[in-house]
Amino acid sequence: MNMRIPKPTLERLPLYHRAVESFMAKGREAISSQELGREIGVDDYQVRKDLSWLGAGGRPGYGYDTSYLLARLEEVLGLTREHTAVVIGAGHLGSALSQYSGFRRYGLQILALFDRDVTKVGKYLGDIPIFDIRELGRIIKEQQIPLAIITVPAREAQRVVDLAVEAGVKAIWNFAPASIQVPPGIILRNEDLAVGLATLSHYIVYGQPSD
Amino acid sequence: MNMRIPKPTLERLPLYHRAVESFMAKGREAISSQELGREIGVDDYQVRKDLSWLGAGGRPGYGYDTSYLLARLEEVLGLTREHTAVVIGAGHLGSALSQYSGFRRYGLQILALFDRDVTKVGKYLGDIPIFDIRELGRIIKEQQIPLAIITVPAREAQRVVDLAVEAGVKAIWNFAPASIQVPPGIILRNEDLAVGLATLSHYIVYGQPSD
DNA sequence: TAGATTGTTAATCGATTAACAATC
DNA sequence: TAGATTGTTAATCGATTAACAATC
Repeated sequence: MNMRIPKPTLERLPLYHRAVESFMAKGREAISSQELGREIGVDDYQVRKDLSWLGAGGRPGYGYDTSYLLARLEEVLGLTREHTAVVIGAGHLGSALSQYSGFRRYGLQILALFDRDVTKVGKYLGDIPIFDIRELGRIIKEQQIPLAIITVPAREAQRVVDLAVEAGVKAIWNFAPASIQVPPGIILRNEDLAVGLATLSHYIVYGQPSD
Repeated sequence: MNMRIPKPTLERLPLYHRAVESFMAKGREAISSQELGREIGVDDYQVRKDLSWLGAGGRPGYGYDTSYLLARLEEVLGLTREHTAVVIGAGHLGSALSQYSGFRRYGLQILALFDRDVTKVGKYLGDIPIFDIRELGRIIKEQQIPLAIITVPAREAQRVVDLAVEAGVKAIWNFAPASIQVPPGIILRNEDLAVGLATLSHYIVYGQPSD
């Protein structure tokens, strides 16, 4: 229980979180591994194995207490804390992500957008101000922002990542279709639409594994 | 070489594809597993193992012929064919994805947007028409569209997925933060921002594996 | 209590890593 | 040829699946 949570498990935790939220909303006080598994599409032993990493406090013959389980999930996922972020690149995708209400629900606050297009600079998107990309370093440093979301074109991605890292962000969430390098210790997550599209395309053409 | 390509390998293929494209653009005729690996951040033996699934035609002492490798990657990824798709949900994210130029580069053509908001219906986003969600079944059937991209709110996701599946799509690319069920044989890929955000949040709070 | 369901241990599966003989 | 680099086999690692004793 005190070892590092395996990555595949960690990526399922948000799904459990959502499922538990919805069971709670229905007034359920307890939930079994089987029900939870059915909801997110994994087997019951997978659920128990995953939740055992959290010390989720399941009781034999009863299941998991929904409110305790939810609290554990939120703690482990870091959702009990507020995080701030900036979005670099105020194009279609950057704008859409900045407005995405789901982020607020997970405690993420987008403080600023950056773009190099001077016609955008100075404006607001909702209540998020758009700054010149040259202000990036200063603002990240001043506000000690830990996360930069990258939505610039591929050819500019590495450059703005370097600026963000240099200014002290801890993590990069990259939506640009580009392979990015970061120094050791910096967290990098690629959300690469090309990967999704290409794998779907492969399955559409050749059929999927279980066929 | 004739077995099913492992999923982790398949998800790296688009990255190889991009890297090979960029080496070709620089005029390189051959590329070694080591160079390719450095570019996308994996080891050389991983690259050779992955490419061995394709019959990539590497030559000892020389490397891989860039144009042949690119052709093999495009074939396996299904990028040599055009695919059509619809986007269901014309909100911020749906609009951004519809406009995303990267899709065209991968042979994906978005034929229509759907929304239930009648003030949007009948308008165009770029050259993509917005239809009433009630037209969904008819249009998917008539044009035999294989892919539906889901960008509606979570609570409506399952319903529109069911409509799309019923109309005959082969694959669902789900951007809604919801656990979706599809019948066997239908390809489902979840592009769940909550998963990305929650795992980043965990790493920001607790540090990442290699720390 | 009896039935239900957990947490954990063991077995299996599959991917990554390493090593090297084959060969351009 | 000699050096470089592949494809493949074997070893390792880690996650999933299965089974069950423990226990609420």
